[in-house]
Amino acid sequence: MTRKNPKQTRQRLLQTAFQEMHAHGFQGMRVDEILRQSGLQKGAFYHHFGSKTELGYAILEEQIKPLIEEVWLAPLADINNPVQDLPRFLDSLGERITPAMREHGCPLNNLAQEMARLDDGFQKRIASLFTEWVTAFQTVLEKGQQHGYIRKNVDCHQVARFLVAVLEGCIGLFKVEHSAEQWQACRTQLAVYMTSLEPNSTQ
Amino acid sequence: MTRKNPKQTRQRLLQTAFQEMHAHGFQGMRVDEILRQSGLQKGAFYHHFGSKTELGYAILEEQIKPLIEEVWLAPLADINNPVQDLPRFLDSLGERITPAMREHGCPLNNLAQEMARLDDGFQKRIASLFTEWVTAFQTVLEKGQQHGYIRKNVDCHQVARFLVAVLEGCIGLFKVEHSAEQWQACRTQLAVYMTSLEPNSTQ
DNA sequence: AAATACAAACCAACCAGTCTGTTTGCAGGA
DNA sequence: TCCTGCAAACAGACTGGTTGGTTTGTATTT
Repeated sequence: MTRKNPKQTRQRLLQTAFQEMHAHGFQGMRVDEILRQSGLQKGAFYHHFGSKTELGYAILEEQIKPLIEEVWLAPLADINNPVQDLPRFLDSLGERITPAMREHGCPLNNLAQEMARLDDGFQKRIASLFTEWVTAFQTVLEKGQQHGYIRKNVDCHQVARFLVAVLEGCIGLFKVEHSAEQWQACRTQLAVYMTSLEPNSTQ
Repeated sequence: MTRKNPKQTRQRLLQTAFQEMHAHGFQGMRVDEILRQSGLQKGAFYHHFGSKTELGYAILEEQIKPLIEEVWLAPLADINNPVQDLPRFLDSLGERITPAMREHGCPLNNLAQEMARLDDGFQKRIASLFTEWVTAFQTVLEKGQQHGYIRKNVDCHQVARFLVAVLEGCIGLFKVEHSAEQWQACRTQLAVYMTSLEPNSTQ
């Protein structure tokens, strides 16, 4: 007999929904399809989530946010020399990336571009997540600056914002055209940019 | 008496649909809403377009493509020194930008991120448009290289790909957080990157 | 016993697309 | 120039499937 396990049920719904949203976008994601894939019924769904929109918020907070923290924030905290290690980190990321991410790109940016201007609840949560990400970059850059890897006159907050934009842009273009050439261009030119932040660079 | 004017009718449908798609995405765009706004009926719509998807293709080819050519490709062709003029062009673009673009970002990238992996017809048309854009950048960069504004060992095709990615990334982040700070960060750091391509730069 | 955690039938609104009929534009003949 | 036939250009009612959400009932847990 299958025992009732609310936490597991909720988690199953969340994970299935995350995959569906990642693939089809929030508007393209269908509640019925989530139920079909997870083998559950409407009763289970609307017991755990008030609406499709609230499910979206939950995906953002309980699936995407931990993912960002695991894939980006945690590794960033271990970096000493951003100029050298950031491009290198991109390489390792390109190798470790899951098929779903290769195929559908960054789930945060996808949701951001689709829903940020349509729903204020999404907007605030997304902006908050991006801020976390920018801050993580800023911290690494400032640490690198203190160690002399980066010029003193570099605005680390500005560079951090730029880096997040660049990464999302690169992932986005790679999603359109799955060519190694596209990823290589972004990886190499990002290294070029990072080098230009070094003290011995002419600025 | 309102005379029949098929070309004007089609154009009206296309323009209204473009605005709706820009605001709500392709999946969020409603045929009924387009008809309501344009004051037309189903008969008119399905006389001019075979389906919603074909309308999407038409928007891409007859609205977005000319827009890209007008806003990006044409001005790029007039640039002599990319290192100086590209950041400057971004400034003027930030001033001349329409409210709709401010609000909803780049219509090409929006459509790309939403539909490229869901529909092959979109995928091919979008990839083709991005290629045009990359090529335009590449041409400018190579011209600048011949005039000595850019180092000889710079891979212009790679830089062009990177620039398109960066721009889409910057526009995308600005769409999420409408702050002057965000746009300034992208504009300034792009100038930093461009400078690093100059001959006197240490690479 | 009471609250929680579901199953499953049900519903109303929505939405892309169809169908039928009507009006308009226009080419060609008298 | 005027009439006529016909195709193009619509209007508008209709449809069938979809979709988010509700409701009622039941099993499980505490």
